[in-house]
Amino acid sequence: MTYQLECSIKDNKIRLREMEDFNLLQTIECGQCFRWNREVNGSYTIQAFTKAINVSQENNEIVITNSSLSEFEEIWIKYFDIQRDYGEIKKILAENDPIMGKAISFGEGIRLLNQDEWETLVSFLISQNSNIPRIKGTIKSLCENFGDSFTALGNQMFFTFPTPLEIASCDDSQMDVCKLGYRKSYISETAKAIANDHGKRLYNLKNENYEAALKYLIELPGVGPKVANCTMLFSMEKYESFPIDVWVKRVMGRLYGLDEKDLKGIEQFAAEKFGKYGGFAQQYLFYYIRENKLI
DNA sequence: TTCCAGGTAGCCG
DNA sequence: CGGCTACATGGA
Repeated sequence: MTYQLECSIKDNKIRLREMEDFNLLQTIECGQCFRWNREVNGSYTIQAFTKAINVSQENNEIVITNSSLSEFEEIWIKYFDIQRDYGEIKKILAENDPIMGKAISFGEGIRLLNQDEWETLVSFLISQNSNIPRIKGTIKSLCENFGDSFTALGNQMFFTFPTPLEIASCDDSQMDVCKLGYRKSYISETAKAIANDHGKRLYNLKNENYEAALKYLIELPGVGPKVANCTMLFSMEKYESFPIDVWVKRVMGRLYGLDEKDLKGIEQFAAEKFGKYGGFAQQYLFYYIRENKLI
């Protein structure tokens, strides 16, 4: 897991050579994040926190455009989970598990991103009973209507993800343009709850244990076990999270022979089999079955 | 047209 | 508890 870092100040680029276990396409398109654009040259323009960057990959070399060295160290190392040894995780998961072995070799370059807690929570609130292309559109609309604009990467205009206060302080009818459907009240009510203590508790969940974080999250309106586990996995480093959605039910039924309707059974099986690596396992399996449409 | 999509809340037995 | 079902909306 060694890599070489090279920073070019004059064109504001960061270059990482000899990156292992990193595939940009898989990491961005595996369904954990939604504010990205695939450019015609194959690079990705990605928005996270209040920044916009462009990232490209050629073999084991990653180039990040529009990042200083300090910003890379403060934000992007953590965001892309660059310092974690995925080779070790994959080895442990694939041991004595040929099914997982297949899933891992299909998505061998997936990394779990460390995203903003609030954005992740709202994104997965929106995700319920929807699909990835539509989730992306809804989130984009939310940003354009309630976020703040800025320019980056030449003269391109971007919008930040609206803060809890920005959503809490608009009235419900204003949000109709975003076509949130029945999720609208979930978003506005949750925004009010979070804004009420200025996000203090939400942004502290990272430091609390899994059970405490889960308990707090599922008490928010519209947040159940699936949304809570996605939020914890993609923004709070709770890697024992094992979000169970329709695709994971399918994979556990088709590939592991479990009863798809028995949520508790799947949960228990995953906890015993994958333990503290549950989140990694889930993401390999999710990507594997969704991309191969093994229905 | 009908069905489904990274679910959850409310209700009923 | 466990098992339904409504919920907005758009795309196949």
